[in-house]
Amino acid sequence: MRNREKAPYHARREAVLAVARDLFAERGYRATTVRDIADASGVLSGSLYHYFDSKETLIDEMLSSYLDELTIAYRNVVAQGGDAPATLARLVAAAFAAVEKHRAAGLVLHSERHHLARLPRFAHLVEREEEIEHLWSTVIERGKTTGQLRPDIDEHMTYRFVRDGICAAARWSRPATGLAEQFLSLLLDGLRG
Amino acid sequence: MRNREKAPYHARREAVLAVARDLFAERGYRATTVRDIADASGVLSGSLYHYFDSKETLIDEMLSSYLDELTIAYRNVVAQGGDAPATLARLVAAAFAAVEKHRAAGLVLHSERHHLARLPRFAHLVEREEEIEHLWSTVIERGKTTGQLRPDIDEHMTYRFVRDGICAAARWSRPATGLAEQFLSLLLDGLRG
Amino acid sequence: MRNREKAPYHARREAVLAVARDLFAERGYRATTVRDIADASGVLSGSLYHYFDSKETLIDEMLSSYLDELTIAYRNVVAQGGDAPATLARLVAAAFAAVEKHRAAGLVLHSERHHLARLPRFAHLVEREEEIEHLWSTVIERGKTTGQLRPDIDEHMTYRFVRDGICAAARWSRPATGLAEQFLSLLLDGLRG
Amino acid sequence: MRNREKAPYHARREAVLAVARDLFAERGYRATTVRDIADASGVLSGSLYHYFDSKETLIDEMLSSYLDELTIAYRNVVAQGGDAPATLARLVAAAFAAVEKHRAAGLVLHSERHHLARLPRFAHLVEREEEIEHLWSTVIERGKTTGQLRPDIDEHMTYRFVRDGICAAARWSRPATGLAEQFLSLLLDGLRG
DNA sequence: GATGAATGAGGATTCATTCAT
DNA sequence: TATGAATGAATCCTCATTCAT
Repeated sequence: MRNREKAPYHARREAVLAVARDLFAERGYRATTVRDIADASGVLSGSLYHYFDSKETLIDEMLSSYLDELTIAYRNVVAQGGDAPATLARLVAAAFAAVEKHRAAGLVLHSERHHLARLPRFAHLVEREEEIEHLWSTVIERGKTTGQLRPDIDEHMTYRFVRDGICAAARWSRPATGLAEQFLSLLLDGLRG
Repeated sequence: MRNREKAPYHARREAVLAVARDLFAERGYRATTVRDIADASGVLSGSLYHYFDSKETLIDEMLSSYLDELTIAYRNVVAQGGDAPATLARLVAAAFAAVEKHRAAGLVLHSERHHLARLPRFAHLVEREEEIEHLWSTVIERGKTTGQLRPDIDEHMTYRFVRDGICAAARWSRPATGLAEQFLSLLLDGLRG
Repeated sequence: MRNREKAPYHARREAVLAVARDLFAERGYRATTVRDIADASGVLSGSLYHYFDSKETLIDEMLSSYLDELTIAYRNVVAQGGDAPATLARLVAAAFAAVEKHRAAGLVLHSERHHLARLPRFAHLVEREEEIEHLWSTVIERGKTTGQLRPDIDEHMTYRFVRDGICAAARWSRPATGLAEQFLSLLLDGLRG
Repeated sequence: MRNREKAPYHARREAVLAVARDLFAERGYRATTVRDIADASGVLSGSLYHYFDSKETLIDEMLSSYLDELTIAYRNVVAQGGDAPATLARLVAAAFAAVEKHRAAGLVLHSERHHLARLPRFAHLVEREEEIEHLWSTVIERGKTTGQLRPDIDEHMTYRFVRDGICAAARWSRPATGLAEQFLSLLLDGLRG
């Protein structure tokens, strides 16, 4: 095994990233200092720089892997075919699955999106989110064309509504509460009894 | 006129607050420096402290007046009576109206809520939001009881879904696009065609 | 007088710059910390940033004003006309005069030139030095053409030889030792008896 | 062979030193990190400390061997006898030869001299340079006594002028351009045609 | 010998706030 | 009231060096 020696490095790196993730989610990215992360990781602040170039790298990596996974999951859903409502159902399920796994990333993205989007360094996040929005919009548009979805509701509003709803849900959800199903049902059929 | 001297003071104060509002909305609370606000207001940074104790006072005042107005509006809606769907319709309308008027406050609250909620200084904001959430939940619960709203959907999820959806909408909405109506229709009747 | 209020600011600024100048000359640019400068100026380190954007601004301003003065002086010398040896004599005199007045700048430029030239931020210094070198080279070339200066000696070597010689002289010279005259004589007529 | 084991050690040590030399010359001593040297040498940063106690040892060794060689060469020149102009000619030749061989050391000494001279650790470099300066001064003084060199030019100024001129030349010289001869000619006979 | 993770003091810089004028 | 210079703690980051493996 060639990773006999690399494993500890990788494990430490992941451990630090996990600590950062939690602190960012809990206190916010900017309110978390590099020293906070180091302290909580049991290393000195200088040592963090063995693993990460900068504080920005930490959040970037955390958000990128979330968006990576999300994008892949969404593409798979779309590639699977099916009509718009069914696709939408699977998109919502994928979204909840991703946000449950990357809870911290979802929360951080939710509250830092606006700020990060202003920094050139994070332009790629914006691009990725645009791709995702485009993907959802296309599905909804298709549903409007076939008459399975209502034509009078803007697809971009719907997507952002969903995106933020899911992120917000992540803040207080506990797994296995059937949240995704409730959410989907609300989205498709509305609140009316 | 007794306000011959107080008026300029008050006008200046409001002007500064308005500038801060916009900057906070545009760049975020923490990314905006006191000096930025002073510069954009045409006063010196030291002078701000004649009007406001601290930077926190600025955001507090801005968020408080937003939440004040929102709470009053919601209370009025509820006091007006009517069944749950109708009440909900008026709540959504009130929410959109408030967020359109206090756009910056809506945005800032959206992205700073989690951070501010951790500070004792802003505990009262949390209380106010809890009151608001309670108010919405009660309306939805009543709808569930009468059978006009679906019993299988959690009222807290629904509320937060709505709250965040509206805030997010504020970021890109332009007035008079019928957003509130679309949103309400989506909420009550769902996306299905 | 409109500068009744600006004067103190300007005076302080100049005082800080003078302190930085001396410390840079004495210990080198990089070995001098911002705190060193602040301490020696009797202010706190944060206060320096009222006057200067950055440590780089400090050295930039100091070197720029030296090169400004040098360039102007050299241009005047050349504009005055005269044959090459006479022009060279006046160039040497101007160089010594400038380096005596901007002793610290001469020393710092001498030892930091190579390092600073690598930073994009200081590209303009390189350009200015190139103009100066071009100016000297042209004079020497002219002398070679008229036969008043030896044709077998490279003008660029000569210029750099002179430039560094003068800077080095600045480190140990005391005013009014006739250094410039000696230097010029050595340059034109050589060491041979 | 007893050096079967020592040779690699020595070879490695020299290789690291050579890399450090080049990096110091290219970016400057302080701007070069120990890790830069390790990376460029193909070893890990910790491994450097098997060969060198510290970063200072690296520069010390590099400058010392340059000054060693220079001192020996100069002593030989002086020991050879001959009149002052001839001795000076051989000194200049020796200087150019040394600086061509130890180009990096020449450059580094040129720009770090002032800084290093302040550190007790490098006091011995100062002493060595003083010996060298003394040696040159003596030769020039002798020439003044015999009338072969001009009596009106300070020998210390001349020496430093030469020292810095040669170092500066090293930065842009390419071998075999007859630079040494030009330089010597300029020094002895001046620029006048 | 070699590794490379860990150290920790120290660097430049930021910024909300204060206060003498 | 208004100024704006001054504060000083806090931030992110660097880097020569050490040491257990």
